[in-house]
Amino acid sequence: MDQVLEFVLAVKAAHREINRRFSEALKPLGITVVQAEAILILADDQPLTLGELGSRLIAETGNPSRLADRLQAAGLIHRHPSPHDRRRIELTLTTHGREMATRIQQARRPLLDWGRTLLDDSQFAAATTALHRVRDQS
Amino acid sequence: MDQVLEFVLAVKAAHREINRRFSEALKPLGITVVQAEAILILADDQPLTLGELGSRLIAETGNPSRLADRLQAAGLIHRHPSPHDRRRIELTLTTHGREMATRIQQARRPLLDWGRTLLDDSQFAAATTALHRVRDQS
DNA sequence: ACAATATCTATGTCATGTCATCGATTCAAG
DNA sequence: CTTGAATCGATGACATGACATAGATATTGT
Repeated sequence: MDQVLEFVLAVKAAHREINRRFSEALKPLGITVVQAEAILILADDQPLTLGELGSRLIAETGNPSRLADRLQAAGLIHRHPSPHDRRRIELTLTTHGREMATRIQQARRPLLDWGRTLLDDSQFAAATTALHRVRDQS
Repeated sequence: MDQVLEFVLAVKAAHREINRRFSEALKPLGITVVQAEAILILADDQPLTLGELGSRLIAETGNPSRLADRLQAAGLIHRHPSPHDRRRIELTLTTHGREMATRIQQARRPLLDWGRTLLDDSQFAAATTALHRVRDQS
């Protein structure tokens, strides 16, 4: 088969498998993969507006307004209008959200350890570089 | 950052970029990336039941019943109950569907050529192998 | 200051992707 | 042959992912 096509299908298959594993690991926490990503991003850099969070999340072309709805409904984040620009909504983690960030990191640690057994350093570096090449030639 | 995590994010980003490009190339045909995949799979192997099509598509854990709904509504496939097992539904391409398969291959050719400029053979081979490693260690 | 433009969030629509379940049909144990 | 288990497709529910657009608010040009 065409080499490029094979690569494309491999990317898709790997993405699916990764999501499946992370989703399974997060199931006890009652959150999705994307929700976990958002929590960790906020844990690292607070506050963020919806637009800023959207650009840090890999996906999401528009703004993650509905994602924020669910995080707020789950009591994980606060939403405040920015005092300087009332168009913006600033997101911060609640106490529950900060605890969740810790639990997420614990839940995903076994997965990262598992990943480390799959490839050695140079293989990871080569694959990551190749994947970035696809992303950057936009 | 953690090497595994970086790889995971790179897979996600590459997948998104690939989908974006293919989706754009297919827009003139009025179909989605997944629909195009299904058409090409059927063009290569007909007839297929819903379950068989689902297992050939990378994603889709259940059966692609709703995907088939849309392909049928677009006049691209036929749905026939199997004469030997009336639980099964056999899918075949319509004339329109076969024409669409040709147009899909034409539309994606420039993308595959573009892909070939990104990496050389050994880089593709290494990256694809690494990605398969993730998929297969299920 | 005013008007045109740009930015930001919210929301509607559509198509997956995943999980669960239902009904119909087939298969298998006895 | 009959009953229970397994298989298959359809469908409901929920959360993205992508695109479009509306409303509110800021910014810019004059």
